[in-house]
Amino acid sequence: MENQMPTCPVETTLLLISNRWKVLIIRELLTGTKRFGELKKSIGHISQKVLTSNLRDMEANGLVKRDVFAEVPPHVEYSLTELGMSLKPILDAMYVWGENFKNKQ
Amino acid sequence: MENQMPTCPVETTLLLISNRWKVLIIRELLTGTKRFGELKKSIGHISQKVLTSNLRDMEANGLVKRDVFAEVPPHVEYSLTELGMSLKPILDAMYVWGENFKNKQ
DNA sequence: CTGTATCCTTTGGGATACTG
DNA sequence: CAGTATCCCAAAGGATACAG
Repeated sequence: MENQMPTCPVETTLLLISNRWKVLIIRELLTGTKRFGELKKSIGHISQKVLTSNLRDMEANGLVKRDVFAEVPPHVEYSLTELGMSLKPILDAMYVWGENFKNKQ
Repeated sequence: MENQMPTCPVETTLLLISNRWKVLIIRELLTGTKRFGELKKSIGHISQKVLTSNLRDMEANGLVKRDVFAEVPPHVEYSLTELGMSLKPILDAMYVWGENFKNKQ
């Protein structure tokens, strides 16, 4: 889908966050800025490679900001841009629905 | 992700609708009951196999109802269950966000 | 600590042919 | 019309090793 023109706004949104990890990354960053290692730990079972590549995508799409501190050892902080934060209503709706679903199981 | 226990409601929701097609299928069914062929045509570029398998998943998860009419030629109607319809707020949020995103491009 | 590189496996999806 | 069956491909993801 990455190379296709979205035909509607829903598809536009899907293009940017519909994979296994991006929504979870956004959820973590909604609680505030996090270092790479913190992010990896808080998400849990994500691999380094996958976390990096998703962060790169999201940075390219303007959802995430990456700040590199010129230190040794390296120190990198990730945070949501305004655009990234504007995804919160979607996450909230997903949270509400997921909770309701679990109660019906 | 299909075999993993979701650790939070957001992940529960992701489990059920985070792929390339399910959200689009739901969007179509939110406008009302549709036959298999109508659904395929309105989504556009989806293959028969993929549409079928996604519908089967969604039926198993209680999002979609499948009604088979004993006719020749076959006649099958798909509609959202109440649970499926309850996803509407998520779709709405995705629509709003996608529109906003496009305006900023 | 925060990556990149490489290789491999799994999954989703596409194309085509065929069927009740 | 609404599928199923088969084969194939591409993309996502996992594991591991290595680097600045």
